[in-house]
Amino acid sequence: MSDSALKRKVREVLVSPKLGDTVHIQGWVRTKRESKAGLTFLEVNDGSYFQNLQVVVPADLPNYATEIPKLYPGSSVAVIGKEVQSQGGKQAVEVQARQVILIGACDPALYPIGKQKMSYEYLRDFTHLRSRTNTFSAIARVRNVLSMAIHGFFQERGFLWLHTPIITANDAEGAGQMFRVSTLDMDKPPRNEGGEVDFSKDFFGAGVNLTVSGQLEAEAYACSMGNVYTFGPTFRAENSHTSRHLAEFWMVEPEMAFAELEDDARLAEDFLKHLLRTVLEKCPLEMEFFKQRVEPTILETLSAVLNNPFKRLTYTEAVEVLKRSGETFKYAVEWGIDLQSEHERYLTEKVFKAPVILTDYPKAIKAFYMKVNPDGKTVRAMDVLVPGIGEIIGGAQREDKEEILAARIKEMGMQEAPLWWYQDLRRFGSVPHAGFGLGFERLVQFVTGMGNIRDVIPFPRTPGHIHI
RNA sequence: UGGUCAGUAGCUCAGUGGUAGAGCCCUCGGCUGUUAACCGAGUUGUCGUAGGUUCGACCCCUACCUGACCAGCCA
Repeated sequence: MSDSALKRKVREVLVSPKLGDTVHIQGWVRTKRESKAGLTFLEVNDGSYFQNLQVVVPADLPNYATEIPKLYPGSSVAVIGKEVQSQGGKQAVEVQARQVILIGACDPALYPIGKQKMSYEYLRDFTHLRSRTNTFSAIARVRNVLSMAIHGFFQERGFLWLHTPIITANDAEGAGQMFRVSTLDMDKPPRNEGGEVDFSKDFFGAGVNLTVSGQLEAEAYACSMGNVYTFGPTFRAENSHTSRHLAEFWMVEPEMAFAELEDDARLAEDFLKHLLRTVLEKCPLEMEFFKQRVEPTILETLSAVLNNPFKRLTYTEAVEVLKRSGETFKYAVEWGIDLQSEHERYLTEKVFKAPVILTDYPKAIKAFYMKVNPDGKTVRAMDVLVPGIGEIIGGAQREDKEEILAARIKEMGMQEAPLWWYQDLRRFGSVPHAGFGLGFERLVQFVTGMGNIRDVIPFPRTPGHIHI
């Protein structure tokens, strides 16, 4: 293309038009409307903006009869033309084409993505193409904005982004089944005298797995760097077939030194509100789309979280509220049970109609590392519950006393030896510290209203499914 | 891993124990400002797979495959 016209993105043309200027646009045809009496309209999208750019193609272009009819959805094009005020009502600006070049053709007989409605389920078979749709490109941009909002929130507050390992020898947390990482010959692995696979002969000289959480390592750095956070992939080999589980997902885990549960709860509330405020500000078109096409109440739900103080109460108080409610639950409420999603959602949606932070859970239903309260029965745990989804954040103040932690490890039937380094953190200059974990895809689900977690990560991994 | 539901045209879906349907897509015709374009015509089928019941099965039964949802586990 010999023309020296300024290359611009669709976003730039639509957001800051320069009427009268000649512009060079490159993108993909989303749809084409033609009047065979002599005018064709192209909707061109280049990924920079939710909206398409309307390109008006006049019939006097030399390739009007030969190439323009072949501009099927999915074709890539270059357009040179003038930015003008649109005569149509649906857009302020459009491009009056002087030259349209078909760069890459797209055969509609073979192309899986069409103008017609497609189910999410169908599109899951085309994860490499589904970002060409409105829904999936909107999700991709929201995901990006949320990622940067996460970094922005912590960086502004002086938190250090910590890269915790993907491959780990820890299986201490018991957060679920882990993926084994091994270079041993699976047909003939070395075996010890007992006939078991001998992982001391493996690559690392030990059995290792993909991480299920960076929390324990984050604690190590918090106990020197002050405040840190992780944001990276984690892995669970659970055979879960639900709309809320992935085998590979991203997790955010801040950890603060010299901090107690109250600091943790405040951080969680500020964090969630910052994320929602940012996405509502930076993705208004995408959010409007989710409201219209995905979840009609999404904006109200997010506003409710953004504009209400989070309600704090203890697990014990929550159990009392639930028992007094007179509501019949599928699972009866008794002190000591782990609250079901029906209970959590009842609290946040019906009782308080606001986000709820529950604290001080029975120690038997929580992890070994959570700080035991003076009552000896509960731990300094917190769950943040939001309307529409239930638990979105789980956190705790960590046990900082070596003897109590050792006792808890035994109590939970875990091995003490692999946690020697974790105990060092309590031996050498121990401090109160606290943190929480947020499943990033569940956050994206919450923000977009998307029902299935497989649709909010670009390339989902679930049991039996790994398309590309 | 258990329970429930589903599988019909390339896509989204109707459908009935007795000739296989619509809309979209695509093709052709019409229309000089469309925008979910519109109007008219046309092309498109192993009704998930394998058995069984029946004069006759897309429909009823059984098994299997695949998917979704719910529960458990969790984030």
